[in-house]
Amino acid sequence: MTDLGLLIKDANNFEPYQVFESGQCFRWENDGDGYAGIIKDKVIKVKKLDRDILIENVSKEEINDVIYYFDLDRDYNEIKGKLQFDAYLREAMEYGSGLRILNQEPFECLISYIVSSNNRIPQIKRVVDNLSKMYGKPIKYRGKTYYTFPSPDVLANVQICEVQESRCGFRAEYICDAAKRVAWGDLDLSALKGQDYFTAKAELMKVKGIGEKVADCILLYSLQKYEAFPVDVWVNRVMTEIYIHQKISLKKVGEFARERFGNLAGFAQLYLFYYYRNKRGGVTNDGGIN
DNA sequence: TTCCAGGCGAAGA
DNA sequence: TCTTCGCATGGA
Repeated sequence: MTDLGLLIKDANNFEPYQVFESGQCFRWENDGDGYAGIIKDKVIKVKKLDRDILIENVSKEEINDVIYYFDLDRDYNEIKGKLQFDAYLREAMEYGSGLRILNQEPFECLISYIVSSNNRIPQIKRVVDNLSKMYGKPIKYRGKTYYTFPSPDVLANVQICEVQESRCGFRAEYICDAAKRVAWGDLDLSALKGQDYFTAKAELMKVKGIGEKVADCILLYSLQKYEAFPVDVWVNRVMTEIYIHQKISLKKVGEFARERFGNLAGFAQLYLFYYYRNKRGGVTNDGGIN
């Protein structure tokens, strides 16, 4: 902790560009001298300073929230060591060496991934941003206004047709349904954290708009279920090309991955997704275009 | 124009 | 259980 904020020295396993542009989160924004985002209703800024990372606007009381959000207590060298047995994954971990899995706020994560279905990342970001501007609380920071993600209570009291103004399309009814379930206590997100992976996943999949893939994303990016292995079009491509060599169902791809990577499957998924998508998708590793 | 996106639900086989 | 199809929206 310094006067400026939380300083992480020699942050080998934390590269802000990789973390925030990996497709796991949708609200962190690069404003030129770092990434700005919101943790627990407070604007936080993350800057890369040579080999160190500076996290600004954090008080002593909030330090544990920030450590939890960025998962700073986890030993990523140990995780990488355990996954070294896999040659392709070694390449992927080298390429995305600064990736980490965030602990996002579960409700925001749930709605964001409902929005993600059959959608593109820039459009997902736009919709999540629209929802925040429409129903979140404004926060001023250094002359700029940011918006918190709306609470379940607020979203539960909004009409479907109104939510559609966020440009979320057919997903509006899923968003409203999910918000009501959480607000009314039918779905207790904090309780899911104490349940095993399969039980928590089945609970999430009761919600309209949440299938295998979206449930895995919510479990992995907000509830610390690292057996989760979200299989989207990109992960399916890389798994088929590198490991499986034949067309099988997406569910079986996930089962294959859990068998191979065990309770580190979620970490493997993020490295594989980032490496394969950026290599094939024509995006470089530092924000540029090939 | 047509295709497709970090999929899902419903219907039919 | 598995396959097929429609779905709002917007960019290529």
